[in-house]
Amino acid sequence: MDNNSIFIEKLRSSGLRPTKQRLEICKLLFNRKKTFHFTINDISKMLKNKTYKKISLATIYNTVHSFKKKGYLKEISVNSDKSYFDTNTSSHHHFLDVNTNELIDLNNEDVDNIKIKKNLPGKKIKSIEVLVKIENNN
Amino acid sequence: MDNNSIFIEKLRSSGLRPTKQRLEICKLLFNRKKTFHFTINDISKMLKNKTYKKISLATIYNTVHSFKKKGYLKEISVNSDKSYFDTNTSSHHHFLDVNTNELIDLNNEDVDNIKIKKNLPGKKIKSIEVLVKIENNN
DNA sequence: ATATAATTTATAATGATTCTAAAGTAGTGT
DNA sequence: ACACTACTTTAGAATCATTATAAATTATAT
Ligand SMILES: [Mn+2]
Ligand SMILES: [Mn+2]
Ligand SMILES: [Zn+2]
Ligand SMILES: [Zn+2]
Repeated sequence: MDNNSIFIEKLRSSGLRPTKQRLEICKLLFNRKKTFHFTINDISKMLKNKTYKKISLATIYNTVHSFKKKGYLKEISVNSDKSYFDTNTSSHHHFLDVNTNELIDLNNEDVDNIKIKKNLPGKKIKSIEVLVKIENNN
Repeated sequence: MDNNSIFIEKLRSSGLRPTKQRLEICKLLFNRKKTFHFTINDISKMLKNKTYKKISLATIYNTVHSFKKKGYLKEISVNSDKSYFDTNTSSHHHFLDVNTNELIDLNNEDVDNIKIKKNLPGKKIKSIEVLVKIENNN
């Protein structure tokens, strides 16, 4: 139930000091059975409830960005007004429910492997992201 | 060379009055051999040069949004700070050059047809968008 | 314990987008 | 041509997510 020392080690090994704030955010993001998708606003609200001492919004932004840089989070492309992040850092695709604005993982076996038959000189492929927009029937 | 009357008819038939501003924007967007991708800021700058009388930024936003609603433009998902629009309204996918922030069309023959093997009850697929991020070699 | 660099924080700044409400214009009918 | 009305444009304000700033705090090494 208490992965605290694991998080401390994880942070240290990334060159990040294990501060109270980062540990709180680690627990919120990574202490779960399933990965999930979130916006900064989402976790800001969650942290307001969970933690007895307020974590500043700037720190949440800073932390999420460092976690992304270290590869512990991915940012998902959904052309929205806000950024979406994903604790599932494996290569995978998404449904976007346009009625609820919810992101849902597509496992790799749910999508055919994608071959791109065009390539541009001097450029290489960095990532391939599929976004399947879904909506309510009728 | 002068598609003005065509644009006037196109606008009228969509229930949009053919104003000077909308016609200028039509000419800029649709009077070309190839389709293209743009941000509001892009065409705002272009219009500053092209037109002798300034078109207000609010009008550019209004017009681009009505054109999108009428189906003359598509909005592309690139998780960015700005929205990208596309005068190519056919179903197609994109390269995103992360070094230049440029969007490049992938023709449908450049990407295998994508089958989604998962479906959610009560939901139907609205669109499938593939974004291939590319970057400079080395 | 001290020194140093990293981190957090409140707050301001930025930038894209949307809103507002007043002024201007296009289409319609006279 | 004139007047009426609804639509459109416009400048500027407001909003909202995000980033920057710079001072206070904290973690770590010595
Ligand atoms: Mn949008
Ligand atoms: Mn981003
Ligand atoms: Zn995911
Ligand atoms: Zn395109």
